[in-house]
This record gives sequence, C-alpha cells and structure tokens, in this order.
Amino acid sequence: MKFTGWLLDVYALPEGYNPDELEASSSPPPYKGKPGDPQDGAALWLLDERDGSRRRLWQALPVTFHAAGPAPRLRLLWRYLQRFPVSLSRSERHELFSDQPLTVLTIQVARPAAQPALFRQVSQAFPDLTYFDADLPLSLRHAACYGTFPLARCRVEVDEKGQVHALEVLNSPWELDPAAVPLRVLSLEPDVDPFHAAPSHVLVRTKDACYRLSLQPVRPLLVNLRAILLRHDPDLLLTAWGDTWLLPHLLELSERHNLPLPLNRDTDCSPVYHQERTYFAYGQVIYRGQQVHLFGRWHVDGHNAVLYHDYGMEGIFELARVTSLPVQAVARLSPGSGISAMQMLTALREGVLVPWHKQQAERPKTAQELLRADQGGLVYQPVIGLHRDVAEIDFVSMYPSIMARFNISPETVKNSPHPKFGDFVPSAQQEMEQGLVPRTLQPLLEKRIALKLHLAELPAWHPRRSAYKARASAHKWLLVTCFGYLGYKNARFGRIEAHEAVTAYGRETLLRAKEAAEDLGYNVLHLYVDGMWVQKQKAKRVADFQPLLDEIVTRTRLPVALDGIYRWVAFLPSRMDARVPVPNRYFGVFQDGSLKMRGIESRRQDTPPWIVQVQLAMLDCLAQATSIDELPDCLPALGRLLRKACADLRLGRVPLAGLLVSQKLSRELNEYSVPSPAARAAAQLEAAGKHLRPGQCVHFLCTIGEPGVRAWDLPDPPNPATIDRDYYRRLLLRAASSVVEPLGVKSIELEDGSSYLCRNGK
DNA sequence: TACAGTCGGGG
DNA sequence: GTGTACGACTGTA
Repeated sequence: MKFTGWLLDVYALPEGYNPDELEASSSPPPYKGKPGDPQDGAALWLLDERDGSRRRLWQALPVTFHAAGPAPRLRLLWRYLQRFPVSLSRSERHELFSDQPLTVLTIQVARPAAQPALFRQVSQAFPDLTYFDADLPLSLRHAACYGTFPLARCRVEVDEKGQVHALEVLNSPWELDPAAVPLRVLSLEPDVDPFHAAPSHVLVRTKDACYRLSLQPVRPLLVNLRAILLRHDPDLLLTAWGDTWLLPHLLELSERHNLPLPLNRDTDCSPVYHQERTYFAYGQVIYRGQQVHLFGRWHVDGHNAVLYHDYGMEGIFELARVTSLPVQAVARLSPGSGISAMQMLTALREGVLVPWHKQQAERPKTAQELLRADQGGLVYQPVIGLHRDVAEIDFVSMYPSIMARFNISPETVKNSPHPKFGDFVPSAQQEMEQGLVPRTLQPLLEKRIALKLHLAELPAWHPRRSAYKARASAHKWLLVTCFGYLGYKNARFGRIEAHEAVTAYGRETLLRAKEAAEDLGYNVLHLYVDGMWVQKQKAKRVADFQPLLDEIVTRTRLPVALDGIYRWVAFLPSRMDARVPVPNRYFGVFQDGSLKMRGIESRRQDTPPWIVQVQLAMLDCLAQATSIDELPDCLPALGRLLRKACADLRLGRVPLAGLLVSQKLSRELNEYSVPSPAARAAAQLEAAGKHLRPGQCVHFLCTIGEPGVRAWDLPDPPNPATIDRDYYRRLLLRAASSVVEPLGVKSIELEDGSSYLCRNGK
C-alpha cells in the first residue's frame, strides 16, 4: 500500500517496553530480530492525507556508532562486543579537524532503543577510547537517512503489518510556504496558577468546543476527560503548567483511581517524565521544570517552553522543521541545541564523524586563557543627549553573516593564538572548501532574509503576517546562538579561535562602516557591536541614507539594513556619573511614531509592572510629538501623569499585582552571604513549604519593617497597609527621571504628594 | 566606599 | 541535553 501523509514523529519505543529482550549485559541473548516487531526499528507517526487518520508505522533503522583508539584496545573492544547483538566492522572515516582518514571500529545496533544503554556500558568499560556518532537523537539519524523532518510531507510504501518499505520526502524544510497541516489541537489549563493558589477547575478547549471540568470529584473528571480525549483525538496537547503540575496531577489521579487516561496516543508506552534541572547558561542560572513527554501526541506546556512567548507554536514547528528535532523536544530546548543539531545533521549527511558530547566538568580558566580573553564586540560611548536626523543602521545577523561570508568554521580558521582581521586573507579563507558551520548556516540565513522580504511585502492586516513573524523570530534565535556555540568549550564543533575570528571581523566591519559614514559626510553618534547611529543635517528620508547603505555593503561585503530613521533619539548618561555615557541606555521615536528603547527600567524584567506602565505612558506622550522641537511642550502632560501616579500610590489605588518585583534566585538560599530581597522572599516561601530552586523566579512586594519583602505566592493575601509606598515612589521617580532627563530636567521635586518637573535646575 | 547580587542583548 | 564575559546599577554594611 502506498499513501502520502505528514510525518508527525519518529522515536524508538522506550527501553523497558519489553525488558526481557533488552538486557544484553549478563547473558547475551542471540539476537535474531523478529520481523514485524516495532521495537526493531523506529516508530513513525503519519497523518494520512487521504482520510486524515493517524497511523503508527514502523521502519527498520539500524543505529551506527564508532570507536577510535590504539589498535590493541579496539581489538579488545571487538572481542568484548561479540557477546552483544551487534554487527561489527572496521572502517575509515573522516574527522572534521583532520585531513587524514581515521580508522574506527564501527558498531551497528539493529534496535535503536537498545543503543543508548549499550553505548553507556561500552564507554564505561573502555573510557580511554574516542567515540563518534554515539549520542545522537534518533530523529537526526532518520533525517540523515531519509531527509525527513517533523511535518514533512512523505510518500510511504507500507505492508499490511505497518512496516515501511520505502519513504520519500516530497517537500523541504526550506520552503517558505509549507502547506498547512490539518493538526488537531486540544488545550488544557487549570483555572489559576497552581503555584499561587489551588486550582478548582480545568479548562478544556478544542477548535469548536470549550469545557470547564471541576477537579473534584475525581471520577467524573477523569471519565469526562477521557471521553474528550478519545472523541477529539488531538495531535497536540497545549497546556498551561502541564509539565510542572497539571499532567503529573492528572496521571497521579488516574493511577490512584485506576481509571485510564489516554494522554498518550501510542498505547504501547506510558508518558515519560524528564527531571527538573538547574544549569548555568547565558551567564545566569536557568531553571527548567520537570517535563512530561507523550508518545504519538505532542505535549507542549506554554509555561515551560523556551521562548514560547516570543514565537508560539508556529515558531516551534519552524524550529522542528529546520532542525529535524522532534516537536516536543524543540519546544523545551534552548535554540543552542537547535543549531547544534543542525550541525550534527550536516556532519551525518556528509559522513563527517560527530564527536561524542562528553559532559565535561567545569574547570577554572588558566591564566593564559584569561589573558587571551576574547575582545567581544566593538562598543563606543555615544554622544549623550537628544539628537535629530539620526538613522540606525544594523548589520543583518552580523555574526552568522560573517561566518558564512568569510567561511569561518572550526576547521577553517588558522591555528593562530590571536586572530585579527589582518591575519586572514579573506580570499584564501574563501578558497578553502566551505566549512561545516557556514554550510549549516547558509540556508538559514537565506530563509530568514526571504521571510523578512516576504513580510515587508505583506500588508499590515494580512492574516499570515504573524506566522511569518514567528518563524523569522525562531530563525533569529538559531542564528544568534550559533555564534556562541563556536566559543563554547563543550560544543561538539566549537573552537575558540573561530569565535575570536568572528568578533575580530565584526569589529573591523563596524570600523569600516564608520569610515564609510565619515567619508560620505555623516556624523557617527554611536557604535554598538552590529549597529551604528549616524546623523546628517535635514536627513529624514530613506533616500538620504541609501548612498551610505550601499557604500557600507561595498566596503564590508555584508548585508546591512536601515533599522529606522528617528524623529529623535536620546542617549542617556550613567546614573553613577552624569558625565559618562553608557553604551546601551537610550530611547527614541522613529518617523512612523514607534518607540525603541534599551537599558531603561521598562526593559528590565524585575521592574514592577505598574512602574513599567507609567514609564511607557510617559514615553508614549513623547512619541505623540511630531518633532524634536515640540518635546518641551510635553512636560506639563508628563508632570500630570507623574502626579496622578503618585496620588494613586499614596491612596492605595494601585493593584498589588502591579507592584510585584520578580527576580531570579541565583543560588540555594543557604549559599547567600548577603540575602538579597529575592532570597528573603524565597525564605518565606520555604517556610510555607514551597521550595524554589536556583534559576526560579520569586515574586514579591516591598514592605515596611523587617524583612522588607513579602512573597506573593503565600497562602494568605498580603496586607495592603504594609506596602512600602516610599520605596515604590523612589522607583517611580527613578523611572520618570530616565524619561525626562534628556529634556533637561535635572530634578523632580515633590511637595506634599504633588510633583513638578524642574528644567535646568530651576 | 566596598562588595554582593541581579540584569541585559540579540528581534 | 547545557553560551560567555562584563559592565551598569542597586541595596546593604
């Protein structure tokens, strides 16, 4: 039988599904394999295009990995492996960093689910050997063999037992407009945040129905939910707190009451829990709650999905398509692992060995490493104050573009301790075969640019805009993290010299852009890593800056874009010292009236929402002015806004939720030498039995007296009388002064609760 | 004034 | 199933 459908998922049935056949360690069962047993391959879920049925198929997918090392040790490993159900061979393979082929012992396992355990065992018995292709997600192996990716349109040939004998992919992840897949979505969420209060109901929504099920009594809840799941049979279960509360809770109820709840579509396995964890990345501690993964159906928890708020399901599907990682995995992964997966896929397809990703323990940097500390991006000190006729010009995806344009990849950079722009002869670099990283990046860069072009052509009201935006945004994150991965010592394809080469090119590029601007008579106000602020008298239109854009492209050979022309832009001074500019504290209004701001209070995650609201209202007021000359006329209105806000605060008219500070815990509570306000709030929660891990957020109010804070998620409601109004007033004035500072307002004075703005100290 | 702790930033 | 380094800023002693 042949049919066409969309590929939803590829996985190995989990270990333990048929345990008597999986343990190869003690007594080696002679492995024969039973034709027709899905365990001996990968399970594939397809959405049949003809009748919309969801089918679980299976396909043989032998898994191959390699070991390299001294010949005697490899012979020993050969002998060791003979008691396992594997086939062994010797082969020559290509390693990324070496021109010489490498002799490896190739180990093939017929049963994908058994490979991780086998590899664990082998690597423990032979820790001195080097391993390749040993720890790859199954979906990547499938993608490398067949060109598949989640939601790919596939034509399959299947026998009556559901075994796939041929598979052909009919589309590409690089298509701009993939046909919509008729997925069924069911959303499931508790009526309140379960960490703040005890939920009483679950809200269930499908495309055309909505139910409100009471959590008590349990029996009808489970029976109804079961009926809804069976009737609707969703492909995607979209939940709120489903990972951290709802699904574990429901599964526990189902277990306790012995009432089955078919959250999985694949009846051969049970949902799998992934432990919560805390790790260090992006210069901070990150907490990832526990996860519940389903089989035959995706579960995505909007509160536990990375960047879900940025790009939603559309972005998650896009990430899955281009990375070939399963939908459930990409939803919770950082984009760093997405780009890493793409590099592995490139390597797999081209027969380049993928090094095993050992969990290396953190070691302190040596003095030498500290000395060579990467110089990073070029940052200037802006000209403090308010400016007119300014355009912001940004390089488009600067670092990835540099990698692609100048062919910077771990295996192409020279082994130079301090690479600078001059060290590289661009033509020589480009004459080398295109490196693995640029090869991986090229189609991503092209697709992102195509998406943005498409977006620019669509009118604002167009219904497809949001999907394009989400997808462009997902691509942006892949590109951004790609650069970081080059310099990350634990990355499989990372190399610090490549990282430094990229930043060196970046600095040189920006300097060339600055020279171009100055040569053409523009005044350069500021430079920041990949952006430039230039000024020219009376320049108000795109055409006034087009010659400069063209010149920059000619001189740097990298794409630039006009981010916008400002009606006015203000670069703020340091709060510590008003004479010192800071590189990333500014705001301005573009000619279309839209605001751009960086570094001020509203951009900070820990600023209370009410303060953000007032500051944005003040900025909005400034955005109403059509020119820089009208800005002083806004002062009275700003004063009114501020006085109103002060009065609201004094009279208790500000909802408490608006005063919440949210901060992240950076360590365990007993590790604080000086407990921060966040730590003191967390201690209150701890006392109430709610333990927070490092990386989790604490929400708290600032209160009078000791300990000065009051955690939000405590059982009883906070007392409004204890709010530290004076503290919030200081926060408010601080945020307000950021806005009015460029207008020459040097101080904000308050008399018996009313405030007025003093210009130039008067 | 020193130091410990927190956040940004890419669109 | 993982980015890093660093500077600005605030709160506290």
